[in-house]
Amino acid sequence: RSYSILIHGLIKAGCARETYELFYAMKEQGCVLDTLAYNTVIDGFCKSGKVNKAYQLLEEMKGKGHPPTVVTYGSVIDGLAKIDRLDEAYMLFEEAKSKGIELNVVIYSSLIDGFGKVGRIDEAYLIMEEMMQKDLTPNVYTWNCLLDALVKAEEINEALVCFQSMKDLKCPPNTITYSILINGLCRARKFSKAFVFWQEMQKQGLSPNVVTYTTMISGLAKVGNISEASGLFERFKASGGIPD
RNA sequence: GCAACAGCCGUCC
Repeated sequence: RSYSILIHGLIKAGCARETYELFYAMKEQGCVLDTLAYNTVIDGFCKSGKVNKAYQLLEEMKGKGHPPTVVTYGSVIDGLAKIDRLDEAYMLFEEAKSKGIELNVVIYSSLIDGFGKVGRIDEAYLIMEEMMQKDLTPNVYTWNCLLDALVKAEEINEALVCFQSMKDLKCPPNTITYSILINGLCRARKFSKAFVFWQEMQKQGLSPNVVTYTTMISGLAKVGNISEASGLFERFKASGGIPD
């Protein structure tokens, strides 16, 4: 247990190399590694591009009296999805389902994000439908993933329809939601509509952050609207922002 | 206790 805490601490401190060394050293000495230790190392592997190693550890857990949990599956599914290995991510998702693991909104959101980012919008929608059929409520992360997928596919109108659904289903948008939509509107050159959302978010009590500003500023600058872009930039600095 | 979301820039090709 205290080893798990140490492993967790090392990863958080950014000492990935040391963490794995400790992890393997402990294994060799016959230490019993608990689920948290496995999950921490597996997530570390996923985030450092070593998804195959992560997958190997997930397999190892099955034989060690610490079966992979929903978090273990979540890390590896997300790791695979982030490097576009969606079919494998989906297979793991099916495997977890077949083992009776209660899949949650995090797993569904990861998959929606992954399929969406590679333009497999139909599949992203199907996963969204499946989760709702299972009475899981999409949260703001889930909706943001779907909206971003539509924006990247240049389907801003569809994104706006989903934005309405999200509000109808009582999921409050956040600053990230608005940043995604503003990005989509800028990509579609609908700047005046982007400004409408810019205002709307503030009416909802949400402040644009550095990403929201950058989205709007670079959107304007890309089409040569330098004066509006620099005006916003000045406003950003005046509001106490630190530019990236 | 551990897993999921947005912009620009940089590195590589």
